[in-house]
Amino acid sequence: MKTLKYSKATNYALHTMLHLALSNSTKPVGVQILAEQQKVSPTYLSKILTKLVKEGMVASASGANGGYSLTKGWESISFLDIIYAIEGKSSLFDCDLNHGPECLIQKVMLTSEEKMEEELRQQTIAGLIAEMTTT
Amino acid sequence: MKTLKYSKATNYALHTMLHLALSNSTKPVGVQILAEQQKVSPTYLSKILTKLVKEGMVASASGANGGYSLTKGWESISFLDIIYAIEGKSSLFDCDLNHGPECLIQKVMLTSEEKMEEELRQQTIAGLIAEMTTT
DNA sequence: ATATTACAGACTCGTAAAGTCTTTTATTAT
DNA sequence: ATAATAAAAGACTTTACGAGTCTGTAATAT
Repeated sequence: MKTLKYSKATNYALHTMLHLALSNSTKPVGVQILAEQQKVSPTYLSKILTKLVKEGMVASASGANGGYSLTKGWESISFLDIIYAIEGKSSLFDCDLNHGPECLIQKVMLTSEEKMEEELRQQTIAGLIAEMTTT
Repeated sequence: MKTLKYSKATNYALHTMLHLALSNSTKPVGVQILAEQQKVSPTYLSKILTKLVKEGMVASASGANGGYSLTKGWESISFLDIIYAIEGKSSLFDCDLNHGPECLIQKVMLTSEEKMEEELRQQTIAGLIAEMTTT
């Protein structure tokens, strides 16, 4: 089963965000460094990073001494934000069979999904770092 | 994005279980009837049903007047049980990059997933029917 | 014996993730 | 200016798996 699984890209994105947050972002970090840590090709990772840039949570700088850095307000970026940026915002479950106006099964599936999202909305990269440093 | 989505099979399974529960199961229901309702081929649906049989939540009877019916104790079958039967029990997220013994990202993802499962464990087909009849 | 119905397995098809390669664009250093 | 650096864009390949078909076999009632 490959469905009902986060893509690898999401994993890369989460780790990249954590890495950027940890490297106290006075200077941007090049994709080579980020890619090396996660053992993934720079070109592939750059495509993922571009998505994060377009969502406004990462800033990019071309040219020498360029690279990626977190944008202002990054402390409030949640896991859900990052996941949405990569996986999209669509629901895990759609009842295609259209039988009646409201499918009760759909409804149950949706509320369960919202429980997970609620948790992911509360978890932030910043919170993760706080947890790392206090222990 | 096709990942991070329930398979269609899960949708079929859930609706089939509901249908079986509604047809007060004195006699088993043939796969043709079940398939017709959901506009899916009988042969394909039978493969899904076989999985449910193997998990012990559905009984099957070959031959004339055969078909499928719910097993005893079906009232306690949860959404999660059905989902597990089709999608498998593996986690939505695995941090493949092995950096240190415990990945904090993995931990967050897992607990969020458990929130969803907790809800799906409480929701039953029987509960759904109760909701339908009381309104 | 025959009709009916579930089970099993091999098979096709389409699509999307995962990743590569090449080119272009933007920025800095010299 | 120009060369070097680094991100962005896009076409392309590969691979895997969901989704579904087809064929045949096993079991059971009439």
